[in-house]
Amino acid sequence: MLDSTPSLLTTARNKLEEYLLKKGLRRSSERFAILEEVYSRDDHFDAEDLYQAMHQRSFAVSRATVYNTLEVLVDCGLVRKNQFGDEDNTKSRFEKGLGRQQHAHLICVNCHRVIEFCDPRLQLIKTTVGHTMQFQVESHSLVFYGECNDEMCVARTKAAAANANSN
Amino acid sequence: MLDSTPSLLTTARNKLEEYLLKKGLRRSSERFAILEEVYSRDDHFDAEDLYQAMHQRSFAVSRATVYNTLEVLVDCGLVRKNQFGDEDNTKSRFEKGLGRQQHAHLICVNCHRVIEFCDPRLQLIKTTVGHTMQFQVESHSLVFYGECNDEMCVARTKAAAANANSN
DNA sequence: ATGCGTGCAAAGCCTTTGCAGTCTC
DNA sequence: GAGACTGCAAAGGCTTTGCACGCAT
Repeated sequence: MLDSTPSLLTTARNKLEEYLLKKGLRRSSERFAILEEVYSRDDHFDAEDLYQAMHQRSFAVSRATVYNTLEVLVDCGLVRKNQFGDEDNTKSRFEKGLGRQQHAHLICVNCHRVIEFCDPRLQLIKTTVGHTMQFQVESHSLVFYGECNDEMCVARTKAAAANANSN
Repeated sequence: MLDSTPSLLTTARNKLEEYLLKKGLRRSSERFAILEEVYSRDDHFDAEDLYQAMHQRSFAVSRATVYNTLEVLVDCGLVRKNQFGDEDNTKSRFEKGLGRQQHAHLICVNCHRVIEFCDPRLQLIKTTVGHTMQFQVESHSLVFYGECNDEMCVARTKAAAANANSN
């Protein structure tokens, strides 16, 4: 692949630079290092995951900085913040915000696997509702909870159910 | 109105009774009192709201009992638990689960107002996705975030924005 | 040089848990 | 009477905050 198309990370870095400049915020090395880590991942990670990853990457930052930077990145659209109410009430999970179309999530209530999907009808609903309710819709969060068909997950769940029945 | 149609509360009480019996749980007065409070409200309340309301109702229960009972009520479908990721990460908000069709929420990012709406297309998406992804979808959570058009909210937001610009 | 950003640890908030006493079954 | 449920307070997990130091501007 030629370099004529800038990588996602490069685009993100430029966008962050622009945002910091516009807001009069400082371009600290921590902010760019964290951005890099975020854009090297393809999963839905929480703040602690990111904190640990930065330490393994031998760019140790404090948790405070992780939280602070994530807020900046969310604010400029480079990171998306999700509140999945499945396993853990309190924990937020993040994902990169560039280079992916709007999507929704499917979460297995047993193994907590997260699957992404897109459906154009969601956009239609958004438009209709905004219009009907006189509401400026800016973003959405659609999550379906259910049971996935992964072999190991199903097996484990069946075993657990059998256990529960014996009570 | 005649009593031939049992009230929502009565229906809920019966359902709870049935559930407790089936599960071999005890029919404590706290559980029924909390159910009554829940079904007297039409809003999206959190655990603390409920705790306070019970004390004003002079049926004082502990927070532990509030949380315990809410879990029971969620489990038997008499209460719905929402994780709105707007104002506060950690707080769950609850609403009664009977006598209302499946719906989604619209949340104002400024005043945190919660509006409910229904759209049949959501059901279609659910069906399609479940089929495509081989996933047994059990429940959903759809939230749109945006700005509502309430007069006071708009005024307050404009004032806040003006303040921010002067920085 | 100014003062924002970072790191550390402590505090905060919502929620869960442990233990003793109480009430349902 | 047995043990599940409640109340209280303490602990727990994630996140935010206060303060001192360091770095970008």
